[in-house]
Amino acid sequence: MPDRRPYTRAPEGRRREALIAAALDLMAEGGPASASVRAIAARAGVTPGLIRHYFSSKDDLSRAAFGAMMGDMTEESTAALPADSANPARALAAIVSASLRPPVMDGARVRLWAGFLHLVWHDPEMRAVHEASYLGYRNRLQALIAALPRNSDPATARRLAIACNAVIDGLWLEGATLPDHFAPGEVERIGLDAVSALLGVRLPTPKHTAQP
Amino acid sequence: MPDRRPYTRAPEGRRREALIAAALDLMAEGGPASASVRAIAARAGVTPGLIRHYFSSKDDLSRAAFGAMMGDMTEESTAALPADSANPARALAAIVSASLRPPVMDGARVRLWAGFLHLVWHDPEMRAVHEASYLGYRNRLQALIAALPRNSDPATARRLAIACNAVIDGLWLEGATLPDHFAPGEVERIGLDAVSALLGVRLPTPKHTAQP
DNA sequence: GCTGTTGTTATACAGTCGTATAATAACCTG
DNA sequence: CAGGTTATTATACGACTGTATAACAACAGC
Repeated sequence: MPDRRPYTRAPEGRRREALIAAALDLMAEGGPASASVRAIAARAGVTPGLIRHYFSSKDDLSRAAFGAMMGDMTEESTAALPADSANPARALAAIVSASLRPPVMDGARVRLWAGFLHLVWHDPEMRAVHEASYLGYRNRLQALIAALPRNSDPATARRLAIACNAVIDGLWLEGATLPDHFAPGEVERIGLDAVSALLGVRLPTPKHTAQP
Repeated sequence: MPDRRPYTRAPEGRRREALIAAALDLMAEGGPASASVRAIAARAGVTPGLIRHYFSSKDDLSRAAFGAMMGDMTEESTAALPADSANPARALAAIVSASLRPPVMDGARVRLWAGFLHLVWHDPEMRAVHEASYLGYRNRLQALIAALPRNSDPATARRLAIACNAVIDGLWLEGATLPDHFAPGEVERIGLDAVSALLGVRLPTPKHTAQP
């Protein structure tokens, strides 16, 4: 039987990234059930067997994909941080704003995240990544809150950070899951106002980089 | 081949309920992947073929199960409402409190809910149930907020309801997903304080029915 | 240009999935 | 106690799942 499928070797860990991206794409579109080994390979433009050359099992690929997703999210939600970290109110506003706009606040993202929840629960490694990511975000909030003019002890800063984190998460969830029920920019506006009310500090309105 | 499995006919729609409960149990424990037709039937104590006697397809069963879960949640989060609806602050506090304690705030519940998210997105019927449930909860909050002493126009009441809903949802999510990171009762306390801060009204602390 | 390494394809396997259909027996009605 | 309904069991089917293993070919080093 002639005609074996032609191929070219991928450079570096490019193939790994492609496989991870394909897995995340499929999972975001159709849930965990859609991200079968064969579907992932097809989306990445390779044959199924190759997956097990880069990952010891499908769970291993899932772990890597989850880590990549969490990394993307923390990066995207803090990328717009202003250089001057001396102004905590501005930094807080930037984080809130970035967290409540695309690409972070996005329906496919939320569904992707939700699809991982069970795997995260059962897999200690993914669980550690999840906890670290949550605490990292919350601690960043807490540090900025503690740096605000109104002096607050660590215990209150912690409680306020939890509350701010919660309102951001909740708006992220609802704004992404039910986009038709909010006017454009409304979720972001409500988020900034809510955090302002929780902290008793008026957060400035951050300006976006390119909004046509 | 003798020995056919003995059985008794179930009364009413009891078998339907049992199948739905089995599906929810399995899904809460191991995610959507664990809730196969065969596993559901086994958990409900029947053989797989019976499922298609009560439901036209597995999707149909999933729809019914989702509806049941959402019904349970709205019921549980508003069951503790005090009879005197004349005191909106007390009613708000009761809703917040009930939403941030078991059985509503529970890890298995959140994972169950998350597991449905993809199905909800792709199935119009489930989507309608989801939206109705969300809006029902939010509108209940908005009505209570509008009834507070401080008179507020509908637009602000809407924004405040969205923010309160978000902080409750966020705390529900985090308290259930990462229970080890919160002291007992802490999430509930933070939720009451946060809603109080958002609304500018001091909510009373509801007393629970049996806390040893 | 030849050779060795290994990234990649191909094929096979046992298991599970949702669904369809037919046989059976539990219960209701008379 | 007999007869009819239908809830329930049993079995079969094709498609798909993750994994394992062997054959192959693209590229690097000499």
